[in-house]
Amino acid sequence: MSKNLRVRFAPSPTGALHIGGVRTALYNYLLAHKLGGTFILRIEDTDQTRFVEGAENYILDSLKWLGIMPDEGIGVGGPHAPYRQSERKELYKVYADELINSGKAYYAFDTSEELDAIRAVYESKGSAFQYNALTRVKLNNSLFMSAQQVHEIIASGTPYVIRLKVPAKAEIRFQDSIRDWVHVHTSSIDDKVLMKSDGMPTYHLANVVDDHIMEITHVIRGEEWLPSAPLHILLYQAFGWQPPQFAHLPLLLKPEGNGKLSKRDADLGGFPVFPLEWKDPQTGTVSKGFKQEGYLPAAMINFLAFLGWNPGTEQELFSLDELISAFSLDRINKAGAKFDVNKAKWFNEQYLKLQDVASLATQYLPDLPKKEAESFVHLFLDRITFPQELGEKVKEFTELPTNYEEAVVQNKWNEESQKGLQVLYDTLPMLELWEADSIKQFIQVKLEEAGIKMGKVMQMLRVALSGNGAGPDLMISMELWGEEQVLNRLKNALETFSKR
RNA sequence: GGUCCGUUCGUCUAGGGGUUAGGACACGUCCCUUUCACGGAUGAAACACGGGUUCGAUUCCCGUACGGACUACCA
Repeated sequence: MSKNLRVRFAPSPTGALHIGGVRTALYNYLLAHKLGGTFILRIEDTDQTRFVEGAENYILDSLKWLGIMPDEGIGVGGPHAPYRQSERKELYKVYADELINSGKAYYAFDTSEELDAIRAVYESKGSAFQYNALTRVKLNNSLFMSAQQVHEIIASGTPYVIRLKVPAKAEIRFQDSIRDWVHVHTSSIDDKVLMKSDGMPTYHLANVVDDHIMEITHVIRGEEWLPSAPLHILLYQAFGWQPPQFAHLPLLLKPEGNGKLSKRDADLGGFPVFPLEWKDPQTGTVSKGFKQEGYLPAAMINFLAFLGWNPGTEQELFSLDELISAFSLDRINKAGAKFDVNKAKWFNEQYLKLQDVASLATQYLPDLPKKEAESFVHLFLDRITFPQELGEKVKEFTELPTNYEEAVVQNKWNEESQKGLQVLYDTLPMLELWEADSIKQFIQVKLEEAGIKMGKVMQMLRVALSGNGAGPDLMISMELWGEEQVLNRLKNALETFSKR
């Protein structure tokens, strides 16, 4: 632990940042902050065909919203700039050449079409083609050409790729922080392309080179990278570098059935998979964001942290700082976690209740007088999941009831309740102090004087005033409606019901 | 197909050779509340299967089943 811990989050700017990627970023952030390390953001944009305008900013905005900004890299700069792989293009070429010169890699001239054709043949025979020690001897590459020949082909402008010469018989092993020892035989690893014919490196090369140059000590990434980890180890070995510590995170799975969580599942389940709203610049399709749905950043962080990790105690609510001190790689699970919206909502409700009433009031009920707005927040905070429901609730509350909950009317509308409501309508104007407690007292007294049991009337009063059989505290509601409004509503209800 | 990874309540998970297998979400019931929600209490609910090892296995090992990831000049 003498070396300073350095971790990175390295997304591709191919679209909106998926929630699984957000969790990966979070775990990297947590570990870095826990151990006084550095959290780096690097953009892996080596596939020019998949580049999407705005994706990089989206990633940055998302991390910013969640409060897990990098210490170094995109958006902040640092000693290893640039942090965008497309801007480091020349660098990878140098390292690829190094492998060529040391005989660890070779030029290959097979075209994509040729390889596709070979794959098709293998597939028709029920097997899969591998570009490896067995097949490379028969393919169009530099392995059995003279230096002169190779030079001529390349000089003539023939497109080429550079492939890693994977040893035929070796066992690759590494100790993953989450999965312990993983071993793979090199016979199952392809001679992967390191440099593409467009001069860009593939993920594998760029990733290994950058992680080494940027002195990354821990690679925390999704499980989808586990199968290529042995290849990466091979690359570190080929360069004579010390590999970082790997930690392959369990996948985030769809809520129903099995499989990786996808945008489609989210649409089906009616919840987002992206932190922020995303408009695809190509198709114009707009995808929902957790932020716009009303999820609080702290709730998202807490929820996400618990998808695949737990503190080992029974505490569930953790602030970001608490997560930092509780976090450790060895408490991460191996198995994938299904995404459960209900749990996400629950976390949001917990954090919503912790929010400052005054700021909720100004933010979500900006058109109301401060004091009134705050009263509404108090009234509804326990009954909502997302803050923007506040506006809907208030609107519903303020509007006159258009219909009355039938079941309640059926049951409770009778001579006694009718008389009760009439008494209240007649006497309420005499109440001096229009305030919840005195309203309650007053109603008690007046009904008692009239010989009517409160229980017979209250439910009906609620329906008369709000239209609904259930809702927030009726006395406080009456206070908020105000005397005139209450009387008006009572009058309307009495008229409507007496026609029955 | 091949390689790799995984499997405790419906879901997220704790635990780990001898436990009444614990918690949370969701669900049911009750209490609180003259309603509902919140809150509290409580209930139902799980060690994939088969072999081994062992006095004893859910826990360790091996198989099987099931699931997943990967298998591109994508990341």
